[in-house]
Amino acid sequence: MYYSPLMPAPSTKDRIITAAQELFGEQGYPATSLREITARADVNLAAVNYHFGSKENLLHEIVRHCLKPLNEERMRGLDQLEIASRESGTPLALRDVIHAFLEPAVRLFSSTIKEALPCMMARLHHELTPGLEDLMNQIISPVVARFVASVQLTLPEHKPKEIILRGHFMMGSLLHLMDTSPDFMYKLSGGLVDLNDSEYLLDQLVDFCTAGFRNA
Amino acid sequence: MYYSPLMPAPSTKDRIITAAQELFGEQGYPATSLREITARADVNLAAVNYHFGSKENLLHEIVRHCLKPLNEERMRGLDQLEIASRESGTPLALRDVIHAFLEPAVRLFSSTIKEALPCMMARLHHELTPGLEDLMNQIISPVVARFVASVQLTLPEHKPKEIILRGHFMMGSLLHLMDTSPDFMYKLSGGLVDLNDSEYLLDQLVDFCTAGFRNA
DNA sequence: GTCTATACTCCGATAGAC
DNA sequence: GTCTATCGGAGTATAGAC
Repeated sequence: MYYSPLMPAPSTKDRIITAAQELFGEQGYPATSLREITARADVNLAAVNYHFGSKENLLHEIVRHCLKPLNEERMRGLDQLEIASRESGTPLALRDVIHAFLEPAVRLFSSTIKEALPCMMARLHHELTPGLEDLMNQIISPVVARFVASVQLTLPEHKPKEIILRGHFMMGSLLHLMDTSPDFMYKLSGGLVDLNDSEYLLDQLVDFCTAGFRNA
Repeated sequence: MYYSPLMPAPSTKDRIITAAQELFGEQGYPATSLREITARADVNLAAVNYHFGSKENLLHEIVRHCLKPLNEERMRGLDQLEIASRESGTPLALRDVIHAFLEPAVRLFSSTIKEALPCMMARLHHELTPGLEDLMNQIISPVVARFVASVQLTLPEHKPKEIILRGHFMMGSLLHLMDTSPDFMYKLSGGLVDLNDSEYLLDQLVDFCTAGFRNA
């Protein structure tokens, strides 16, 4: 790798973020030490506390940084669906709405950084310290509201309460999927289910959730 | 509390298990220190390593101890459903099968020890060290196999692969539900969804999953 | 067999020199 | 901004008391 004025060498802060992202994803947040992170990033131990204040604050910054583009893409997808529906005069399809919510996450899950980022995000939902809980709520709330509104358009007779709860079920399925190692699923299914086949997974998950939303 | 020959005072080992169960549920496994556990159990710090070998081994023992009765109850429920179906000549109903799998877990979730045990079990799925992964696989494999077989009876045209994957989705929804604090859901839903209403939750979850299984 | 006291290593965090 | 030194607390191991 060569660096230039156009492609500068990563700063200390960026190197820390990159290393932490990888290690949190591989081992989880609590099991990863600052000494591992700073060793991989080739920076001094104290640099983390200087740039981020604490280990937990480093995590928060990474979460914000990762979830923002994902949720923006979800928003764009839902916008486009509603625009296309209005222009063509065809009603919004429930399956498309659910696909627009799940597809960006599953694609991220199956990307080259699979080992790190998405697993980390899935685990975060289950390592919620009080501070993280507020952060997640703040990040996810607008997307959930936007998603629920779109689903409501396709299921006008459903109560908002039911749609929100089913959205929570859907999120659970997605997170559990992202947090399960292919090896574990291989053993559990006797070799039948391959978690690396993300196209199939997305298709099945969208089917499952669409049917689940419809029946209420 | 009075102790007698019939109701002996809890042993050191039992006091450790009780204290650890509570604390793991309240704070999660990694955030709980052995010093907290031994202080609450009023035993010496070294007693944990003497009786269990390590902190992780203590966790494994607790997991085994908690999941065994839950899974046995699931097995009994599925057995009874199949017996009743055979005796009455009515075909097995998919919704009943799913209910038999989910109900014991949701009931445990809503019991008095809600603050501790079920949250801990849900979190465990996302704090999988290699050793824990093997243990979980060993514990839930027979129940999954039993459940998949029952579902297959009600949906003979579905591929086993699809049933297993949908079972995984269902498990994700259940675990996410058990691991979400009522406060978090209250904020996220604008006060609409109350996670303390476990009867409603079970009903909705069973509906969601039944519809999801059927459509494949 | 049980339990205790204690020590060892590693962790996150911080103060202060440069 | 960066580095060294150091702190209190974590999990663990073990020698020895009962």
